[in-house]
Amino acid sequence: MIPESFRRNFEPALQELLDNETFAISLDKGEVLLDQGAFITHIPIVLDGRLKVSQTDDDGHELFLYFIEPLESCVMTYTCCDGEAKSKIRAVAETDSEVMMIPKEKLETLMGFRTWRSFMMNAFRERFAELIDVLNSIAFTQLDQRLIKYLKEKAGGQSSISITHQAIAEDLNSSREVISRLLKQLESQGKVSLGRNHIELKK
DNA sequence: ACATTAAGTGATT
DNA sequence: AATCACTTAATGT
Repeated sequence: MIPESFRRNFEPALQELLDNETFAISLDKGEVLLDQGAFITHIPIVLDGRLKVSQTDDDGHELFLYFIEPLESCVMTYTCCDGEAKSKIRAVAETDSEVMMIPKEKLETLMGFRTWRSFMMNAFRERFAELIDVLNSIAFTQLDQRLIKYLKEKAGGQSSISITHQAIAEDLNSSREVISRLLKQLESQGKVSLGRNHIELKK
């Protein structure tokens, strides 16, 4: 069940541990893996599909943080799983997904493995870099850049996306009109073509 | 044909 | 860049 390409990053003893102590679950599109405020019991690693991670603020506004793609894990859970911490974020299946679950009790054992530490540190490093990116573009209001990045992520290799401008605006904490106008710019630059509920990515 | 929903436009802050 | 008010276009019943 664990893809070989991923498995062989780890030493045999660790592979065995992962085989024995973890399990995989399937999520349907839209299913909530981890709700904000819920206790964390497992560390998820996405095997297939995509999770959307967001945080809802006091006013009930949802702030989209990032996607978790295959073979990435949720770094937030590492920071929360010591003790009885509650999740500060919400993770929802963006598409039908397969997720490998590691009981949090195993984390300490896993940390003993060099390859695991390096997997984790790498995950942290990448996420940090990404969040700094977002911070930077928000600070300088480069919404166009964020939109392009979002579209690429959302497409995930495919060239066509089914989504409304409104939904994009919500994820990017912008407004529908602004997204529409930016998309139109991109279209006139030949970077995308637009249709109702549908965006085609071009090279 | 009518209602609903997505997208486009222009003005204002 | 966000919000408002309004229009136009596509889609479902």
